[in-house]
Amino acid sequence: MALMTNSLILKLEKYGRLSDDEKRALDNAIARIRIVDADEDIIREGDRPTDSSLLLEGFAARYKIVSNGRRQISAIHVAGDFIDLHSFLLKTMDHGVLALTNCRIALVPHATLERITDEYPHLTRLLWLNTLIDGAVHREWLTAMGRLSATAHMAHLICELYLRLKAIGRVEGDTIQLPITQAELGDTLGLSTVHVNRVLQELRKEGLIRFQGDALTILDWERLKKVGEFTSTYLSLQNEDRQP
Amino acid sequence: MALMTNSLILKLEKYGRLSDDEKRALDNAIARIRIVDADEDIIREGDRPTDSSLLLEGFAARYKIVSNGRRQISAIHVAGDFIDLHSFLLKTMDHGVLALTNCRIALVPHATLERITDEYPHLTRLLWLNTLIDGAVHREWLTAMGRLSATAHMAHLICELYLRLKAIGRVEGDTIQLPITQAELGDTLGLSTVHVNRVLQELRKEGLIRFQGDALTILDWERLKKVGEFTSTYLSLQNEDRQP
DNA sequence: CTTGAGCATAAACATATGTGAGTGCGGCTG
DNA sequence: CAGCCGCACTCACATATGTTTATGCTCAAG
Repeated sequence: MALMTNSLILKLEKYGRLSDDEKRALDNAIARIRIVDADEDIIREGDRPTDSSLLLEGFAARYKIVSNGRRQISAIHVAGDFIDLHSFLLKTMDHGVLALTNCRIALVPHATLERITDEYPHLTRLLWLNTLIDGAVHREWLTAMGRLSATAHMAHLICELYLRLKAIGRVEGDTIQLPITQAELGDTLGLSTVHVNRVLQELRKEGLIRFQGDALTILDWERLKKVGEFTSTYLSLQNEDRQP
Repeated sequence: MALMTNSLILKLEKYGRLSDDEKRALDNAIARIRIVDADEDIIREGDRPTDSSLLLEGFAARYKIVSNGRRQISAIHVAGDFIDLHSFLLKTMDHGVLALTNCRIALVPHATLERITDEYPHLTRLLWLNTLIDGAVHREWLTAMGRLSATAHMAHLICELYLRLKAIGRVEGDTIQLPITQAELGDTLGLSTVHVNRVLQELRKEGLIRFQGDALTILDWERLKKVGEFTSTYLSLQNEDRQP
């Protein structure tokens, strides 16, 4: 089971140095591996999971369903993301998580997390920080949703996903694999699929991106950032002199 | 300084029992009290505060400014809320916090928080949980923003504020004091002030609320909830059998 | 090889919400 | 007491985005 938590450790080390002891604790925390097929739920709203899920491979989306079947995606997760660390303390899921692709998931029992918080205060702070960054992303999305045009919002999302995938080494040249449909993008941005299509056309016409199949290529990063009013600070990807 | 943290303790105790020792630790954590006048910034984007702010009295709003001066409010805080507990770990503020009214604030040094996380794992989990609930609120707002009509969104917000104020004993009859302008409501919901006005008219005409000056009265709770597609679970106000 | 499902795309039309400008009220402030 | 400022409120008009419906492509299944 050793080094299963590689991607998470990599991520946490951006925030602060991990001792060997802490790394071992994380690695031992994984109870088992779970595979979830594309389009299946990883967790459902109302569930009371006993483990938290660490996404090792694949893409996943947190979502809520509203009355008339409309859906809002509130987060998109990539490899290395702890997709429901909060369920450790929040207990009942107030939203579902969907596998956008086939996913490989490491399960960390809440009991183990509790032990970690009892024994490893520094590691606890890093895990906490991890959930705080989720919150920062939520705030950024809220701002983009409320105050940016649909086009700007899309550009913003693309910038974010690009940097997050880059941070885990999933960028080739200027291209990322983004296995997400236009309908799902619509649910993420709060738009209709028709309008998602319009907006993508526009970004293409402006020469900012190419998007064929799952391959999304950034053609003009600077202008894309400008259109999306994007600054990356909220992602906390640079190792500041933070030492939690 | 004793019992300054009353409102916070009250809130944390909804999530789990606090030992006397833990209560004392919290109370001793307050280094000093700060007064901020209405319409002043409590913290600005880019600040690197050395203390976290616990709102003892008043209303505050987290916000971000977008290019053309547009503003998005991502949270509204009331007495008992830890408005920037996350700055303890996130270090740099990625958004500002504005005093909507005169505010009384307790300052908790980050160094003290660090000591608490070293020595009080159970209390640490409660504080963490506190930030996780902020995250749950963000997700709910995102959903309301992306997938509800302006009217429903407004109804949703009113339901939430009503329950949160009720939880801290700030409801008289069916009336809450909501010292927030229509422009600020617009920045919260991502709407123009004109449309905020229209939407409020509609809720009034439907006999759901009365809103004169700062006094907001719920006239028909059940129908308001229905219009706003509101369920309160995400607020974690009921003491479930949670024992972090 | 055929079929059909899922998806991207398109056009015509509908509407929720934004914009700009203006009125009037109430409460500070000089 | 006058004057002004912030705020709620209105109207006419503009537009971004949603809705409905349809087409064609690609790919997997039979």
